[in-house]
Amino acid sequence: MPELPEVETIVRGLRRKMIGWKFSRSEILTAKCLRGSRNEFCESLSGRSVVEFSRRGKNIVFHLSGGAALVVHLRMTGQLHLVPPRAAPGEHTQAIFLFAGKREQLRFNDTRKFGRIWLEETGAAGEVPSLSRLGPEPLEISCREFARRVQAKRRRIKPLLLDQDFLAGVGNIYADESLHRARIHPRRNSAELSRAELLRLCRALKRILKAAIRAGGTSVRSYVDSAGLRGGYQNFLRVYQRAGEPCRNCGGALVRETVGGRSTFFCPRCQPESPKT
DNA sequence: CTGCATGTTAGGTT
DNA sequence: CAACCTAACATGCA
Repeated sequence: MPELPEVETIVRGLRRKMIGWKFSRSEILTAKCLRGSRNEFCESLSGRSVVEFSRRGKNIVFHLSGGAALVVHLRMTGQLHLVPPRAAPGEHTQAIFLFAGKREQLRFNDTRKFGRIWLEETGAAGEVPSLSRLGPEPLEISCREFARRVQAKRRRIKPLLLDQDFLAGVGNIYADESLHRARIHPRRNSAELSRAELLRLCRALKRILKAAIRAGGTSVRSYVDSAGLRGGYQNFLRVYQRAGEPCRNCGGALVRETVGGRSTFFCPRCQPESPKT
């Protein structure tokens, strides 16, 4: 659900409105959405201002005054919404944040309650310690470095792309879409991909992520941005959730199989398991 | 009713 | 150790 492009869209929406806002009171309706104690969290957050926003993988980072960061991971169904003061409280609202001198509230909604929010001290350059194990950002890494990293592993390529410690921000949708555009079977061994295939994959990934950001993300189920708007990239998907439908490249039937425990959509003709060399 | 879906982690096996 | 698998989490939906 929220993967890199969706999280980036949310971060941009928050950044446009909330720089300089000072946290006042917070209402934590579901304690389990927090890492750490509710009191400690609320006390430490109150009085801090938002200095800037960033995104790291699928994590939303509010950089705060006093060398701290508020980090939000939406997992599958989490949403951050900026709402007018009297908006009806949603059934799935887990936390409400109020700001000094502002009428709008920030709400964290999450039907499945897997999303997490936490506060931590940042390093001298604003680094967030708990996010240090994440792999590189796909839009920042060079294709040369990407290829080197992929070839250094001996894993099936799709689960490798989903591994956040290997590469940060790619989820099920964009992994499938990228592999299809690069014409690579999701079970291919990463160490056995050719230079040409690695280059195709890297370029496909970057191109698709950028296009999805431009479209405001993909809304297949519940995703909406901080203003409650749906994305548009679902209209450009070529394989995700299209099992049985014709491949837009070759006309053959797309299939769904499980790879690394995740449903995976691909074209058996365009993405052969054993490509001719 | 049954089973599936998503992201991540924990724990166990090969 | 690397790679891989499964269960767990909570809920809605087909």
